[in-house]
Amino acid sequence: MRRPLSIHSETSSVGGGMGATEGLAQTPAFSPLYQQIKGLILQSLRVGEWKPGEAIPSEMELAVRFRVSQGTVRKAIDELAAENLVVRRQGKGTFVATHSEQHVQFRFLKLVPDSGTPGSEGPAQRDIIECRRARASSDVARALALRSGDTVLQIRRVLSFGGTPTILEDIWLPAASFKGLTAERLANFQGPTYALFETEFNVRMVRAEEKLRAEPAGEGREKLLKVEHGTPLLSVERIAYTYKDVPMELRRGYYRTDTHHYHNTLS
Amino acid sequence: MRRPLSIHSETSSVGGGMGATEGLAQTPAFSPLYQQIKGLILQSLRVGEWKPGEAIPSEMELAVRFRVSQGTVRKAIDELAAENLVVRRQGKGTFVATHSEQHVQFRFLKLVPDSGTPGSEGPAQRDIIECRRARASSDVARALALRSGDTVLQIRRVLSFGGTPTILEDIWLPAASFKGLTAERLANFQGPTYALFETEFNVRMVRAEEKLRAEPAGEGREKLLKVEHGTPLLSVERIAYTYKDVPMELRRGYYRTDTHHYHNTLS
DNA sequence: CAGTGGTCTAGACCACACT
DNA sequence: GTGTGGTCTAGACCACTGC
Repeated sequence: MRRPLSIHSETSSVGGGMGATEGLAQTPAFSPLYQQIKGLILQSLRVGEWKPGEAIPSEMELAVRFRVSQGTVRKAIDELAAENLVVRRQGKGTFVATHSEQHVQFRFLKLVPDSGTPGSEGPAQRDIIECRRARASSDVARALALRSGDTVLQIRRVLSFGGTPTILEDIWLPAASFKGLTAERLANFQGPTYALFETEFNVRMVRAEEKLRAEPAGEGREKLLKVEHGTPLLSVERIAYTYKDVPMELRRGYYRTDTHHYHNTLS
Repeated sequence: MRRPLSIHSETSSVGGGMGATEGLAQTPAFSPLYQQIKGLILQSLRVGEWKPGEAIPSEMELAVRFRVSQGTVRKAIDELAAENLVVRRQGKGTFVATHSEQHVQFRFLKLVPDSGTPGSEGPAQRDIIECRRARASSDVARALALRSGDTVLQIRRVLSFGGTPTILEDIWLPAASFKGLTAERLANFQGPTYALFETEFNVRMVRAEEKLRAEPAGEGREKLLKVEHGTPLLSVERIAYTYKDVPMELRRGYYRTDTHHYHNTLS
């Protein structure tokens, strides 16, 4: 039972543009079937056919729907699971990944206490210093793929662990995607900020890039973190992306590293 | 053709202790066949049956040798490839990963120039400041799983990019595993330090953990990096591990981050 | 018990590299 | 052409979950 490079038409398929006809590349752009299936599942994730935390259809259902074997669907889901877009649970099903779950609470926060396990200090105290609308400066616009002058939400907050202010963060968000976000809602929400973004604004952060530097405390940051002027701080600039690799958040964090450190694994 | 949980005996099998008989855990410690195969391949990697850069036997050969299907071997190798222990090359074979290859030259160095691509500044200039035998202090001994007072090699070097000293590193190695390592050999060797460790000492670094902090330049480090006393530096403490999760290197690096930054991807 | 993901097999064919 | 890894299929059975 041979099959061409593009998969069968499928009623609930959205894009339809998959397969070998894309672009004018000299290479025939051969794409394995399971990659095409992965693309279709990704489409459904993007348009919200299944919400974060929900189960996606079983492998057999998807196999029937896409007219491929279960093994091919499995391989597609394998890759999505490896990218943390879905979570497999034996005997139960495959679920859309979410930032709301307890055991992956701080998936994107790599600052851990020098002694003790992450989270052993209890929940972080979050103080919203500022939350206002502003015009995107040129560098903020570039990072968020906006035009200079577009409206952005600018948030400043301090995270404290065990009563000690440890992280100062400035966050920029495209205002168009976060209508109605206020300091109150940020302060009152229980759980990770990215979980709030999921439930309230249908924005799912999936991947992020960080640039780290050592910088002296200054420009008022020393007061908010209660350190001496000039104290070295770990500067962490993050750009977070949604499913479609669209940048949706710029974050500049300043971490105190006298009692905590940024942990990273290389392999 | 059913099969018990443990795999067949195999002539060149080393450990032999795999399978369901390990320990007294209440859980029968079920281990999929492909995991057991992975363990056997790992054994062969550890004992050096195949050297870095060499091809391992084809999937079919391994399937015959271990008396399992090719698909099972494939899944075992899939995981080893995901952990960067081997590299697959279509049409050619599967090769033991090495630090000597050009395109993965700086797999463990996450410091990149602010503008331009990694390595665009040309090769780093390495100046060995010091290379001597010493007694392990208590914290060095703890990091390397040695006894306090055991002999270690202590190396201090400066890496410069485009003539600018950028990284100062102190490196500690268990002397027992690096007999004959001198400043000359370090200075004269072309290529990554971990490649030297592979070819000369049969030590392959496979994984590492890093702890990052912001610290003021001091204790003579400011002179070697040609920065003002107190300038914030990015402190990077690394413990590198070999195949068997044995710590084999402690490295304390101090990075200037005025023209470079530490890059990290979260997913 | 049925339904889900997880493992294992056997066989076919495709894409790629070398000769 | 031969040999390698890569894809795809179909079917069987195992392990876990929840009814």
